[in-house]
Amino acid sequence: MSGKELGAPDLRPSLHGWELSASEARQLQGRLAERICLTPLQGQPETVAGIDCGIEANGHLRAVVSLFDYPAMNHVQTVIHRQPCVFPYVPGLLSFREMPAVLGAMEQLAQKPDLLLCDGQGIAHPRRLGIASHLGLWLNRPAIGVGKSRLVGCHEDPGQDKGCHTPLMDRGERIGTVLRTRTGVRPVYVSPGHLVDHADSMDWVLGTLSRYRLPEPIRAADRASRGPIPIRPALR
DNA sequence: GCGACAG
DNA sequence: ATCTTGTCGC
Repeated sequence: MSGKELGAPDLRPSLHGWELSASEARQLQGRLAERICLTPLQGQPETVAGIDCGIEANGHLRAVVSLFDYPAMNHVQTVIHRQPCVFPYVPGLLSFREMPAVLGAMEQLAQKPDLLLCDGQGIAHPRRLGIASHLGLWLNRPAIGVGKSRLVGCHEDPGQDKGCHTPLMDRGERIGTVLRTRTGVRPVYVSPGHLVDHADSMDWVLGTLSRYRLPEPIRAADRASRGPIPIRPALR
């Protein structure tokens, strides 16, 4: 995947890059959110990627993309990109902290994944632009947000059995699905990011689960994001 | 002013 | 996100 196809000029946070204030970031989110498309998933994905970020003790972000094929769900490759983090963690502005590193990891892939599963929210966000939405819009790829906890919205508790779900609502509109991915464990917060709808988002999360709470691609990315600093392949 | 608040 | 031991349950 060449670097030049990334970062469409009109999506760049500023002319200079990702240096912007919190209020500027919120304004930008409002404009980008208008461009999010909630549609049934088009075509059959042949590759599904899990995306996650970890923070190292030295203050570096470690972004991981774990690629799987579909429907076999065999692991294809995992890429890791580290860089200093510049933007602080502010609830609602997560993408401005993590996306630069994620894009760095994404450039190591030969091909853009057909479907992105992100650790965090999609449109289940105060301004409807969680990290899954922001990333899906930037890469022009279907993206689904899978949050381990709630950012915004109200919901009933889904039943205790795997597969039970309830709608996540905010300001009178549906923004996601509270989904029990495993019997007896805390539900996850599934929301479309871009180029996918509520029903397909839930189906793809259920369809990429193994026996754990999170979809396998996200688990793989999560493990790599917290593991020891990977040893570079030996030269020669 | 107070409480909530992805990772 | 990260710090951390034992413990409860399938």
